[in-house]
Amino acid sequence: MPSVLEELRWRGLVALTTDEEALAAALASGPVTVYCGFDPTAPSLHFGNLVQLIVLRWMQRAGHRVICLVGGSTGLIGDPRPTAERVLKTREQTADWVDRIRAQVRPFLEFEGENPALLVDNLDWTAPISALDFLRDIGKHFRVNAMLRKEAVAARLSSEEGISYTEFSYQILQALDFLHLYREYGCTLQTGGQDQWGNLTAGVDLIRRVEGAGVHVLATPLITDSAGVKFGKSEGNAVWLSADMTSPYAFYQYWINVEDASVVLLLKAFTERSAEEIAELERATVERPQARAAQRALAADVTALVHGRPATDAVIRASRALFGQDDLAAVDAATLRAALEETGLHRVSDPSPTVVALLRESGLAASNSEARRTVAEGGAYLNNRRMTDPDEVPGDAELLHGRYLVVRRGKRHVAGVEISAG
RNA sequence: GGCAGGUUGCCCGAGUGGCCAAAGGGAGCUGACUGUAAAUCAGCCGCGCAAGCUACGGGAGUUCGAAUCUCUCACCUGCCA
Repeated sequence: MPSVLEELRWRGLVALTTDEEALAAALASGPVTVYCGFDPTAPSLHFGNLVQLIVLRWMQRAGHRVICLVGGSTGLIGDPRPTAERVLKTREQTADWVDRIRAQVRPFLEFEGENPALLVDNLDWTAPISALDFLRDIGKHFRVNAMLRKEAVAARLSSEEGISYTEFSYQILQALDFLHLYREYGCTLQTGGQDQWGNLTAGVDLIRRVEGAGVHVLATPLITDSAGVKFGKSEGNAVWLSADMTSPYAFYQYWINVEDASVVLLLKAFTERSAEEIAELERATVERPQARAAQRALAADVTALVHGRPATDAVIRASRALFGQDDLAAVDAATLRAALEETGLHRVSDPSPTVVALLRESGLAASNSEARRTVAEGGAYLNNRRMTDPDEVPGDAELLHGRYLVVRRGKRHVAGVEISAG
């Protein structure tokens, strides 16, 4: 059986670590306590956080003790982005987001049983510290020169925008978390994204200084497509794990549409399929690319992980109905309705809407201008029929089962409209 | 507190009185090819059917006319105190 480190490595989830030999030895010699932090920068976790959750799953499965930290305090400060200063969130909003994220994390890890994961909030140990205590007891351990060398800080210092003292201090808070968890739970490993390397290692340095102990960091790589662009953006929006923010249908479609050149990489990182299965899917992609077997497997697995099996089955059925070869008129009413509800079913009370109105009402075009443009470009379809007149009104005979229309923009944007006269 | 520079469309960035709904690039959308892929090529890319309207950090002015000039407020950067 391969070690967790080997498992994570072949899956492409290890970018760099502190002293790899020592880390491998520690992981081999018995259960290690590992933590990863999630800051509440939004009401939901997103694609990037998924990578971290998956790493924690592998860790827990290998028998290690997992601590999932939600950043109630670090979220109030904000880690420095290389580009620009963050806008401070209110305490109320941050607290609300902390609650949501706590709930969201639960299905990914085992919180019961023999080796339960632990869920902690760094606000609990950070809030009671006074400014004077902070400066005297903690600040003394940090050298400004070292802090300035962190990549995120350096980038901001050399930018027009500069950096506030608030964000500059972020790394201290994160280091303090690691120290606290080390003392409280014997935590000796922190995981996180590679872009967090500076913040991750700040804790290693602090623990060495005050406790004289060597602890570890494992950073995951930034996952990018063949053009070097980060994954996790769809239509310019983030891919969220919350069903309210990215519907399970949209989530599934995101993975289905992944380029061939990246699908193997993603299967390794985001699914639990074996090397043999993935090799098989890779072969299938080369031999019968139009079948999209690898993308289907990827989309099904990841959607099931995030949204559960029933939601995934519904979404697969919907995709099959809408993108299948069958004549839409042949799809039975219940199936069609269910499919359209997945894509978003919009009620239209106007009994005779124009093509432009339908594109708008279905959310496929943001404005009338955009809708007209789409028609002019030849990208507007009603029930798979290309529409050429923006002002055309579909006749009653076109309504599927007397009331549904499948509106499509381009090859892959589909939405449903239900005409509810009266 | 003083002085200097900056704030342009989703992002970067040009534009210093009319020819500016604003160059160029990126992102994005659509078409062709194909496979709900990539690459390539082409078109599009504020709102409006249109007339026109709204927009270049906020506000007030000058002018026939302002993204461009003046005043003022806010924020950012740098230098000086």
